[in-house]
Amino acid sequence: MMMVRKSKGIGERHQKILDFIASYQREHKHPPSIREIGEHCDISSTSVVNYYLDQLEKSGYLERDRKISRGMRLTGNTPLGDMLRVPVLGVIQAGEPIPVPSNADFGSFTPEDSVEIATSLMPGKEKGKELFALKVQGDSMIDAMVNDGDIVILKPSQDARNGDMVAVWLSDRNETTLKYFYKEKDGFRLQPANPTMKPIMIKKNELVEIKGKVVMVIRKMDRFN
Amino acid sequence: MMMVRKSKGIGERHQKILDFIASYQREHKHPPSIREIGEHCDISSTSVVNYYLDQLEKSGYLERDRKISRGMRLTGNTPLGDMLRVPVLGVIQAGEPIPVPSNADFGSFTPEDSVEIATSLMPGKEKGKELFALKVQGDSMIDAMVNDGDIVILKPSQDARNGDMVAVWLSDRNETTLKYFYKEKDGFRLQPANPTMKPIMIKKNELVEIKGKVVMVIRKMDRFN
DNA sequence: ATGATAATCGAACGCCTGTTCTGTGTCAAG
DNA sequence: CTTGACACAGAACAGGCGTTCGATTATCAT
Repeated sequence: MMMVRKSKGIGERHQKILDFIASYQREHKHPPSIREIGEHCDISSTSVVNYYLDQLEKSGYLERDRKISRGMRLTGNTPLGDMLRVPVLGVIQAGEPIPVPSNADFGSFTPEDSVEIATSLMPGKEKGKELFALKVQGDSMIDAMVNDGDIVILKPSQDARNGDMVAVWLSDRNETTLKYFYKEKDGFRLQPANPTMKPIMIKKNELVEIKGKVVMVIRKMDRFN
Repeated sequence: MMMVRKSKGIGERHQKILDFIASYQREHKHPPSIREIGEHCDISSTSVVNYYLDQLEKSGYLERDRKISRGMRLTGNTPLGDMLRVPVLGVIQAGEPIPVPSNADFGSFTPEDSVEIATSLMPGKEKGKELFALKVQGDSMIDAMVNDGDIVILKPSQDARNGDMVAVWLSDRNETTLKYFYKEKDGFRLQPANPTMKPIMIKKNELVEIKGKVVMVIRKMDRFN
């Protein structure tokens, strides 16, 4: 006698059915039918498959939707959340202007020039719209605690609030930088992330172009990158 | 006359059908039936729905699987890749030993104490097995270019190769640190990521425990974090 | 005005699919 | 030995569903 009872958990037959449903779903992107389960689990009768699926449902291993065919879903793990794709527009480096997105950049980028990010990693209320990524080239961003090779995720913006980290092109100095933005009495201050380093003070009449706010930084420890 | 012809692309009816399939799939986690499409797109005949689905298939907007009911899938975007969930075991800070995973940590963690990461962000050949995450607390890791609040993703390890960034507990000094590891003649060197800072030289007889290799660092610019 | 094509429609049909029913075999408990 | 529970089986059935068919209407080009 084989049963899904309190003392033993599920039996061999139950486990085989669960394994088959999981592998079928991975391969076909939809669940199997009761007949397909029977064929692959050596069960010749659809009512026995139904008998086992009912037990697995009662024990919490799967959910059934009786309104549609193939209406079953494994519940073993909580499902992963959503993910989004952000275009990588190029590199950000000290002496070059910052690439910013045009409208075309959001409609036509491919997996090859983008990064995928779980939406659960998005800070606060950020919904992922209009984001773009830049790859850091050179050591000039270390005062922003950003390394050569890091990926910075930005939201396009031409202004900032105190405390935002911004990507700024200083055309008078022919320089790009990543720094925390604070308003001051007669201009504003660009504060390095590294507290041991000095800020840049910008007067109101100096040419400065904020290109975006930094939303996230990703560093891959790929030694051969 | 409304048609899916070269000059015009798809018509209003086609677009409405595509939009319905997309929203139905998001909500129900499986595609609609032909009758459901008809009901929501003001098409009273299943053969007209079939007529439009055939056209959308020929134009590359969707794929149909004629062997099963509801056998349709939108092809508009390349599908996103896989994602994995990494348990966050606690915090890493200067004067405390480093949390490391036990076997139980990989079987039972929940979405609340984990982070989701696209597998495409994994460096090199890393498959995501056995990874764990720690949240950085305090400014003591800035020499590793890692900020308070950053999330470091690690792979458990008790040894390292030259160039690896490691999480090390120095029990003689009662100190945790993140640094690049290099072997030296009579011990090894722990090199800060920030090139302006000095390394720690460790003699062979000093107590040092490598707990893991850093695989990735994630920084969210959540100002209210 | 005419012919061709596209769009639309309802009905009927067949297949896929899950449910229900009845029955049999095995086992443990009384 | 009897009884009840569990596991298993086949058959029949009903419903969901997509396909096919024949027909009508609308639109367009000639």
